[in-house]
Amino acid sequence: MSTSEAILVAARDSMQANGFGGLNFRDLAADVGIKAASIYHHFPSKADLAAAVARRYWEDAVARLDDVLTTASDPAEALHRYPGVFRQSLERQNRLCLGSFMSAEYDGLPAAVINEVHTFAEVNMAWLAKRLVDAGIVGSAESEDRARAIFAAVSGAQLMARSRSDIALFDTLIASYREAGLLPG
Amino acid sequence: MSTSEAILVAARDSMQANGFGGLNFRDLAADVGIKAASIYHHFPSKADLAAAVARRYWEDAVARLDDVLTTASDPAEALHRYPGVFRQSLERQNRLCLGSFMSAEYDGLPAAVINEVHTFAEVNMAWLAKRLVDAGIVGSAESEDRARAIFAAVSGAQLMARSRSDIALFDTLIASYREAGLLPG
DNA sequence: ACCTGAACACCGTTCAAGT
DNA sequence: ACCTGAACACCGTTCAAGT
Repeated sequence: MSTSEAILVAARDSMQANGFGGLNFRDLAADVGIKAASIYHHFPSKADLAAAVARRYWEDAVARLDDVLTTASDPAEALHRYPGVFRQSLERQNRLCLGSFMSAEYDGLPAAVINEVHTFAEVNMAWLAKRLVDAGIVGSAESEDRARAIFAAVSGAQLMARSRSDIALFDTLIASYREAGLLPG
Repeated sequence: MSTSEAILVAARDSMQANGFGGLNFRDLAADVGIKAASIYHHFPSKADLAAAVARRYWEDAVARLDDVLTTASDPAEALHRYPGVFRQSLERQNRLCLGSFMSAEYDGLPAAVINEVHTFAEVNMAWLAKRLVDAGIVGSAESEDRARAIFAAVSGAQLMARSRSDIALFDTLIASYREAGLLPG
């Protein structure tokens, strides 16, 4: 793995735990095995690094959601597995979705970073909307609204589970969403 | 207003916009009209100040929810007005719920602060559970699960609306929760 | 009791200097 | 091309000194 790749991965992990503000160049450099000043040879600023991390994050999300779709037997099963993507972040040392952390940090974020965060949300909602229609859960007229609602609610469930360091709470919340009718049974 | 009070208010406003990590003692002091070192006369550390802010935050939430209950004509109307409490944060310069920001910042927060954040969540969920039972939406056996789900989902809606600086999106999300059956019509 | 300037070790960032 | 030490202005925090 190249040094640039190693920086991207280590920065993503740190930002899912500590946010953009909490990302520390000296610690990040130590993780990668270089000095803080050397990071600037690969990324011109913290803002550029964060934007690159956020872009890679939604690119990976696209691949991950593609994988869920192709390995599921039908759209309903793909939908059912959607919350599992958020669960996996919690499984990795209780990390938060990068999009959620950066949404919280909205005020202090460079515009380029916010753009990538928006793309991440759009990628998720477009995938959900298609699955909702294909599975016959809602008509195409309502699919966007419902997709948005599911994305926001699952993000909220992950945030709450993180605050208690309790993956079982995440599962309980998803089950409640299903019982209440927000997610298909 | 005493200097301690002014510090608490200014610190809360900053933390709802920038988080615990983003709270800056020199700027905070300037807001209040003193120097950074003087803050330590009122609060022994940043952790203590944050814990005091978080405690005050849930105490205010109790008062706010009490007010919603007593001014509502019945439990169903009180429930219907619940998302409005989160909406008001967005109305104040797109600020996030302090509990949500601190949930994101979980890894870097002092334990005393996390305790107050948990109390904030419990206060909200207990209020919701009682209103859900009183309004006859769910039985007391399911009221806790549903209250948790509503709290998490409304938090997620606020987070997403903040990331777009779009209060209308918050309203759309709440409407979708109602249509889907998570929130009573 | 309340406030302050100066100092500390730490941050992101720059830059001249190295290989 | 890639890395580094030293420096900069900034952070939370301390403390001796002021009123």
